[in-house]
Amino acid sequence: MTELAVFPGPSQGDRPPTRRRGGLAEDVVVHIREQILTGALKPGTKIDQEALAATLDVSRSPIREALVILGQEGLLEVIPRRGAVVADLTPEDIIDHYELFGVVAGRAAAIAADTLKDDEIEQLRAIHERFVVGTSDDLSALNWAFHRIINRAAPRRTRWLLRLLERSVPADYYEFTNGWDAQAVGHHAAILEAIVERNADEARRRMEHHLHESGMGAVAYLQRQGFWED
Amino acid sequence: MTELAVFPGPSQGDRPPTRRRGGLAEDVVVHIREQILTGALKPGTKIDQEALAATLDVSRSPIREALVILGQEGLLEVIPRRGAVVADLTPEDIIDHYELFGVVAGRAAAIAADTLKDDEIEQLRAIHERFVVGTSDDLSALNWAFHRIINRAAPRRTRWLLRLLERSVPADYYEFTNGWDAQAVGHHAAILEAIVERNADEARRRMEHHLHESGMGAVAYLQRQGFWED
DNA sequence: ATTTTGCATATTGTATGCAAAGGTCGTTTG
DNA sequence: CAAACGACCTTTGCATACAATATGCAAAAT
Repeated sequence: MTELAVFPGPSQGDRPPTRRRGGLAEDVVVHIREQILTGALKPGTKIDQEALAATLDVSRSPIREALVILGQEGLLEVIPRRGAVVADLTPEDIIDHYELFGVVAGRAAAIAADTLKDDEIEQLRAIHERFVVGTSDDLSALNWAFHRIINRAAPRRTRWLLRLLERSVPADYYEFTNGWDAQAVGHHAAILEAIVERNADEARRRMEHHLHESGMGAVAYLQRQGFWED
Repeated sequence: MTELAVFPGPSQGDRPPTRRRGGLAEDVVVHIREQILTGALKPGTKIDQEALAATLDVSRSPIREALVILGQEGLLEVIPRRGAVVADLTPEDIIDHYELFGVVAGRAAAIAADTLKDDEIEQLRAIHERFVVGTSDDLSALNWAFHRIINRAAPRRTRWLLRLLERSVPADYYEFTNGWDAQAVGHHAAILEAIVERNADEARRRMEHHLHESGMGAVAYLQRQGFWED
């Protein structure tokens, strides 16, 4: 588990095949992020650069780069001259994060309802159909594809923020556990319907609701996993 | 300490007497950000690490750290093994950015309307009064104080995102030019009123409107400054 | 006994060295 | 003559060395 090259890591799929893989720092980011979001690294824990460098068998350069990135994402609190510690991640933080995700994704959904071409809506429906059936394909990929079509309707800066919000959350770890997918099917259906009807306001509300519920699910999942034990 | 500077390279002797808070990287970030937001660095321009290091008289380490940060903020496009180039910043990007700012700040305003204590609202009113008069104090500071009271009502993650959105925008350069402050007085009055009336929905709408108009003002200002010339 | 001061150690921040990938430009070849 | 190839040069990314600051601990002073 300490080997960088081996672990696949969630969500590396949004990189166009034309672009090459980033350097070591990216691997370190993925590694630390997973450690934090799975609860292996508890809030308040100090990150020892040298120790981490030794563990991952890289120098401190990519380590420091990774700490900066995770600091920007808010997962680490970086204090100058004093090092980086794992940031608090309370249930309130998770809920809040998903609410933010909601208002931004809601904006994207509203724009999608106004601007998506008919054939794009048709693609959306096709993906949703496969999501409903839900066995043949990878649910995670279909979920991602559904949101991707909607988000692509939003302008650049909004897409940038959505990617940012997507990364720093334990989505990949809790989704598709329990009955989340069943709930998601209903939400997606409602969102799709609003988009088909070109009802931007309703699309926004339903997307916000979808993300709100996802946040509740995430908190419940983390609670079950003992994320906040000790 | 006064050794002969035989070798060219970063000088370590002429540090400003002011104590360094964040390290050199932060200074570099501020510098590059200003260059971009004032139009001195045009989109597509490649950042030469060595040249910049020589210009700012630091090594490439803090330069690289700064590039990572600005890449996360979306002001630079960092391509692995190929360096960093100044990201596009079209009028649409600016508008979009302020719309995002709007939905997040709107969320904060809605929460503020629900949760601010009466004495905090009183503080808000007092600051607004001074903002209306507008001569004795620094308008920028009063504007900041006004929004700060509102934003402090929001949970941690929302405040984090607001800070992030605040940084990567040319707000400081265009605000309080022309008639922006007069318009802002009206907006603030409306927002304050909604908060006093504990009308969360109206507070959100008015904050969104405020930021929307600010975005239009920013674009107009940048246009006047010739930001998109050539 | 508690607090303070000074030194030793640990850890971060910055600079520099070095190998490899990317870009350039002239040459060759179809 | 255009396209492809390759040797050379530039720039990046990672590693390591050095410097600055923080931290811990022990001894001394109150």
